[in-house]
Amino acid sequence: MILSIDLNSETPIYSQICNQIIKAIAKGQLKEGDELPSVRSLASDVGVNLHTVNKAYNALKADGFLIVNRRKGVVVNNKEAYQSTEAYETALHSQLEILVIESIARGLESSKLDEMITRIIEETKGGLS
Amino acid sequence: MILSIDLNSETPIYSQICNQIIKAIAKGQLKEGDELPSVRSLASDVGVNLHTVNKAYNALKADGFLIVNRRKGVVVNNKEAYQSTEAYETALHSQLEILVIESIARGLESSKLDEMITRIIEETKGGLS
Amino acid sequence: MILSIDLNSETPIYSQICNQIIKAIAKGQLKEGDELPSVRSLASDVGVNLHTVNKAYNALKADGFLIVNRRKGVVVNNKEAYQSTEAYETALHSQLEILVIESIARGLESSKLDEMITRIIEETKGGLS
Amino acid sequence: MILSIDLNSETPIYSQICNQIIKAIAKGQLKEGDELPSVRSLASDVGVNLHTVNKAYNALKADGFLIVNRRKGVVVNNKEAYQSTEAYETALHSQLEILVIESIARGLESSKLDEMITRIIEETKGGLS
DNA sequence: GTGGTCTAGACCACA
DNA sequence: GTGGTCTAGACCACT
Repeated sequence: MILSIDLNSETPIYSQICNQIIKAIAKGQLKEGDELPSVRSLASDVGVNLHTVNKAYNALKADGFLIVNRRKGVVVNNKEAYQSTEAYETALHSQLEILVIESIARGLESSKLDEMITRIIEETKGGLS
Repeated sequence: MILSIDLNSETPIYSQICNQIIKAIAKGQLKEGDELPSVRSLASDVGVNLHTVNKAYNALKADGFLIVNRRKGVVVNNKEAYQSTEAYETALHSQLEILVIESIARGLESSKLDEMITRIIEETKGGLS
Repeated sequence: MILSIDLNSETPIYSQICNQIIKAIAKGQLKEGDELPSVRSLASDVGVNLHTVNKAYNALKADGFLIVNRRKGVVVNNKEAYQSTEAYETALHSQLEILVIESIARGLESSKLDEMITRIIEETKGGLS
Repeated sequence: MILSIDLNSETPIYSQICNQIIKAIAKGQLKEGDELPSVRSLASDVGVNLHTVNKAYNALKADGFLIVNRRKGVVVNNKEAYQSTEAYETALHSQLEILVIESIARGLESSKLDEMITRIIEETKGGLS
């Protein structure tokens, strides 16, 4: 479980941790029941405070991605728990809207946008990156 | 120039203002040389602080969307000024990546994602909304 | 907004804060759009750290009871946001089950249990306490 | 004596063990003088640590449900030992209060609450589950 | 002023 | 050892 964190990014560290764990789940590198490193060990690995890792884990628990197993510690939840819901899709839509509309305003060809997304999907599902 | 601001959104007000102005540009409702309302009038129209509108205008100037015209005040810049650049596309890519990867992790069919984006493009270019 | 907190209780302080705010909502003392004290002022009023209050507010936000308004600070959300859901009712059921079953084991008459609940409802809805 | 433990629950394992033993007593499956499995055998049956079972048994002894018999080991106590007391009812009341008040705040009809409790009582006393 | 984030150090319940 | 809670002090973005 190696995470690359950019301490100078505008994106909060805890969000970066969330995103990378979600990425690992999307790629299938983390599957149901897989154990995650303890908050303490991940915090020392990444070089941040344990509370920052804790916040990330809590956010992922709230989203259904993770769950605390009393024996194994923090583990990946079953898929049903974080399956796409209508509420999620609404939120996704409004976030996509902002990005897509700006790309249109800046004259980006929609083919290039499609290509971008296709590549992201391939790199994730294909496990190329 | 009617802007709808959601004070309950987690998106900062100044960002919401930016996004809506960019949306108007994307839709062709605002074109090169078009004047924007003064900071004061827009602030009172929308019901927010002067500083907030100011911050939005400054961000849009930094992005090349707006420019100060000595006579007309703040106007929409020429298209070349905010044309898609490599730096922009890199930033767009990394933001899209986060959204797309989470959608994959949550098991959203990529067809649904495509459909979502296509609809956003249509609604923006077609001016249906 | 006066909260009575028992620092020696087993119930975490942040939970006590949550419960009392929920109680105020149930009693109608707090209604949609009503502003809550800032984390800092409530923390100093109650005599706890501001992070403890923050955690309570965050939990209530996650549950839909509260929402951050960029002008008014933390306010009570609209009722729809925290309306009873199936997931909530399932959780409520399993918590009730534990309490009720123990009361049966201890030979408490079910009439006494009913009476207890009826009184709680009256005291809450009637605003007697 | 079959106990089902959910390691993913937020309820501590030892509490889950307590609750299930209390449930068995409530249902009449365990009566005064009935022997409970030894700490060792129960621990290996359920697949948890000795200390965990020990903690559960100790908690139940403190509550009067169990008692150590020199010959038979841990047995169910006589009913009087764990009969409902005023202290218990006060504790029960405050726990019920939290649940009931939240259900009111979330707009759950009190009829539904009654129904829920009635069903729990029937399932326990009727021995249907 | 607000809430959001991060760090640091501490104690406790649980297993 | 784990995660959960609390405290304390700091900086930042937003309004």
